[in-house]
Amino acid sequence: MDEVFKALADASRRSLLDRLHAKNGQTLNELCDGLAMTRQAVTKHLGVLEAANLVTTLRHGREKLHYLNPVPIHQIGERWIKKFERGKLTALSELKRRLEKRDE
Amino acid sequence: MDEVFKALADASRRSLLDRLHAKNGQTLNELCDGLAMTRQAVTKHLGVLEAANLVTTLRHGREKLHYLNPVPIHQIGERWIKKFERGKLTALSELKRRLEKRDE
DNA sequence: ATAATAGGCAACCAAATGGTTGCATGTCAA
DNA sequence: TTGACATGCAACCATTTGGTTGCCTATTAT
Repeated sequence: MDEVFKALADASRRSLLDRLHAKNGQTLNELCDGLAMTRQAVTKHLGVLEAANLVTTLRHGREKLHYLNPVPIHQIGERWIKKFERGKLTALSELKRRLEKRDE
Repeated sequence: MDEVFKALADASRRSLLDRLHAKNGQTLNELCDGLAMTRQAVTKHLGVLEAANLVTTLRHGREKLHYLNPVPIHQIGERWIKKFERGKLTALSELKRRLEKRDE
């Protein structure tokens, strides 16, 4: 799970995921299009995403097609985010109570 | 939102959030307890978490109490994770279709 | 008053990160 | 078969990151 969090930490990589979300199965060059980065930089980012299992690839001749794998993101939501969502309101109200208590 | 993702990218910081989740309102020294890090390193991590608005602090005399703020995490779930969860099954089945198509 | 406690600040360091350029390889089309 | 195209690989570079040590300040307790 650490790899997934680290992969998501970079804005360029998140935007690559966004692009794949909009259109799945793009080639490397397709994904480079319009980005202010060299192809090699994009390759590295896709490598990180692949290592985190957020992207799966499929060779088709000389092309490499990239597919979004949303499962790890889903798992982060399930295993991690939900845990912190639970306390959302209680934590804030507790803080509010303490802040008010300060003036006693 | 970028700051939140980056803050969550580090395992030590996530574990600090876990600790605050377990017991809210801890002091710096309390949070250092049992960690293989100097107090100053923990201070830095807490600084990153504070900058990302994931932790709110409250001075109480010479102590600094740290409170978890789950709102940014909730927002990531709402604004980002849910978007990718939607395509979870369809994306995989599409990939499966393509993989099978390969052998035609 | 003074010692102990809680935390803040700054300089420094090694390693990781995000990017580059240059060149090599594999595949398709004319 | 040969040139163009899609990608891979490696060396290199600057900046960021995660950590350290050393010292300073503020508050509390004796």
